[in-house]
Amino acid sequence: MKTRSAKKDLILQEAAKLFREKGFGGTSMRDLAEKVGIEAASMYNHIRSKDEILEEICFGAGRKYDEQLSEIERQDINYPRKLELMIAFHVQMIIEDGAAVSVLNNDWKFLSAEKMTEFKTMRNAYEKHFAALLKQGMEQGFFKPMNVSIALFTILSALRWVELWYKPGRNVSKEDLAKDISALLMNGIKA
Amino acid sequence: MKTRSAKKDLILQEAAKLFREKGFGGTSMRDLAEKVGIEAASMYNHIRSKDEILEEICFGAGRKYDEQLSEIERQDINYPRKLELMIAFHVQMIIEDGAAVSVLNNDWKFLSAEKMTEFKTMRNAYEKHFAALLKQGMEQGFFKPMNVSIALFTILSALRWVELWYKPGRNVSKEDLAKDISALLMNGIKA
DNA sequence: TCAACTAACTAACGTTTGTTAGTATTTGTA
DNA sequence: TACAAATACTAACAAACGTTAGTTAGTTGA
Repeated sequence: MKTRSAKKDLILQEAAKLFREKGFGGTSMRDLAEKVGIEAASMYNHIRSKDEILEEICFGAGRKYDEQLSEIERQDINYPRKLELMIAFHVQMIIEDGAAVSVLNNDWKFLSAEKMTEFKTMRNAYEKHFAALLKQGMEQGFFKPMNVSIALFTILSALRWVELWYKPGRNVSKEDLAKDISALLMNGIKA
Repeated sequence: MKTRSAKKDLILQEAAKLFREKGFGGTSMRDLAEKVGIEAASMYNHIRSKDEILEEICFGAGRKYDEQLSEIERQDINYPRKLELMIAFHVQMIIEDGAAVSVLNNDWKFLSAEKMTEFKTMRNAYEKHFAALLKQGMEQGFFKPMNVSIALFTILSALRWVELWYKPGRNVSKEDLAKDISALLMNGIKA
């Protein structure tokens, strides 16, 4: 299996942008082809189907999250630091590849039945690992004891809206953004 | 203007459920008609268009948020308490009318150009009022001084994923859910 | 009792959809 | 330079889309 062609990468990239903007169902192959600069039919020299585009975007981005979580799990640092790194990574993903993250978050439900099962398995595994990180942090006294699921989803969802909110050109650097979100989640808002 | 017919309410309710499940573009009028129990064409005796359905769901739910925020602004209680009430209200909305909340959050981008402008205006006003609540809480020393926008969106987004995650029948009551989310956002996770 | 209204139906419309077939053109290599 | 492969094109497909037209049965009010 050779390296993926540049044209296919372009198709996936433009597709992610359009899916974010208009949704998977709201984006036609002709819309997409126009952005890519070729005819709709010509895209089928590079991709198998519209479904395949969605799959590659979802699983491509998903894999990046998995890899980073594994990497951080492996490191010999304390749990608050691990959580900070994960938060910073989520922010970075959104800033560097926000369109793909948006598709991952919003359009996975249009995956075919079997791919959707596969996707959910991947996502469940990710959440389980992330939850374990919180749980161990609690057990070692770094975090307050609380419902792990609620803590997990409160954190993940707080990170999610960065994608809806962040616009390049706002007067907030990604470092400040990650720092303030970390601060609020770690220390709360109460003075 | 008389009261809205029961059939129209049924259409809106079933539409919200389908839009949540398959998206606005992914839901056909024939899908919807089947859930309602009549033919697609018959629905046009009750609604003007598919777009109108989306509008009524988005603005209907939006109005509820506006009203509750105004109500809480009016009350003579301190800012941490106001924030707690808003958090509890968001949780309640999701539990009581999760489908409409999902449409409000995810499908507003399929509104017609003019309705979308109107929607954004409504949403901006809501966010501005909510932000003012946080800002005043900071100025009075109840909350830590921090970037108000980031605090606002961290909180709103943390609440948003409740809709994606909450399933009736999980062993978490809506009171516990609101309490734990409040606790994490107000006091942080760090021990 | 009859006219008006409501709400359902069937049939069909013009578009748009994802995709395929068949063909031309460009590109890389011997 | 010539052959082969990759990649583009045009044309068309069947299916699904939102919506309209025309009609029919049942209900309501005068």
